[in-house]
Amino acid sequence: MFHFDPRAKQKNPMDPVQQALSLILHGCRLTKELEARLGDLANQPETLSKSCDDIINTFASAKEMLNNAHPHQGSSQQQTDPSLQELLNYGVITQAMDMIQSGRTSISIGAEIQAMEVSDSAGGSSSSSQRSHRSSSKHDEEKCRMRVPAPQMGNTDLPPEDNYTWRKYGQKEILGSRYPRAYYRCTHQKLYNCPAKKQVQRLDNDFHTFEVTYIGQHTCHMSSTAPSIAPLIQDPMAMVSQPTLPPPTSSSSVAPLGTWLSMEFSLGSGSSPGGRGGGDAVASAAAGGGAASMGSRYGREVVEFPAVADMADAMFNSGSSSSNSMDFIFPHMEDKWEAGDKAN
DNA sequence: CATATTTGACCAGG
DNA sequence: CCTGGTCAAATATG
Repeated sequence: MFHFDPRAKQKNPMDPVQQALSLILHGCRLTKELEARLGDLANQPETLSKSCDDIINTFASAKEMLNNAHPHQGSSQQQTDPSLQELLNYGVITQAMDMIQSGRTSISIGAEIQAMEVSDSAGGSSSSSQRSHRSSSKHDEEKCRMRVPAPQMGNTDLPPEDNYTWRKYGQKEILGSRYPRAYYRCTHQKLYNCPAKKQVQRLDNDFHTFEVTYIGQHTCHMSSTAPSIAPLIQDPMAMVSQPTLPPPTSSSSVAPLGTWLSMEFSLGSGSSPGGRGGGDAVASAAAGGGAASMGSRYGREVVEFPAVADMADAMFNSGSSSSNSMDFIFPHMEDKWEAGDKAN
């Protein structure tokens, strides 16, 4: 659904509105991160609290920015303060920019995206042949492109940690590019049938900047506790969050979210008989808690999870009208949130 | 010993 | 046929 200019560079200053949008997107991102860890953090009130603060601050800043934004002033560059600038350098933001600049500049970002379908109608493609024959068209995969500054830390040139663990499964020289592209997939692919993947590649001109492309969403990290988290998405916020984490069948307002929860591995397709769907046959029948057995290849069943974006939203609408300055210099929480716990 | 990365081969789409 | 994406054996790492 997303197409971005293959070699789009974001080099023009963005106006406050766009910045605000970026912030909002980032806030959504944070929210999702929090969501991802809810299970693990259940017993860490402080951490939870802090995460909430980060989210609140982010959104609050965005809001403030919107309030202060003048209808039109694209001319000069941003009069943003350093902290924000720093924030903007963060990959997530860059991603947001990319998306914004790639077309939809309006707030209705999510509107178009809701058209996306899971298209998991893997159908009985069982008898199909060899490997890489993903049931899906591989075209409907939603991609999120973003730029992330290379870690200047002494560390190697590995792109900074997002909150997921990735396993590299390939690398390739790309025509016309100086640097190879690395292919990663979620480490928990097996356990959770997580289809998330990402590609990392350096910019041709900027050795110190990575371009990370996220493909698919994480279905791992489901909290052990009841999949009964009643979602109530129905606000612009939630919509905005979509570009980053476009839910399968979600419609902007009322989606059968409940469906996501029930991790229904409802793939009618019988696994390809003997056809060895291509090495990745996973066969990890009962993953974690007696998960359903899906004899098929990895990426088709969508085990979704409700977005928590609404939480943040709620927090917003409820109280804070205008909060402090933008001191939300959120820490790079690249901690060790490790989702290493398999037993969900 | 288990798990992650490397790397050439394989495959499908354009 | 070329190219990008993936697999999987070999290798590295703990």
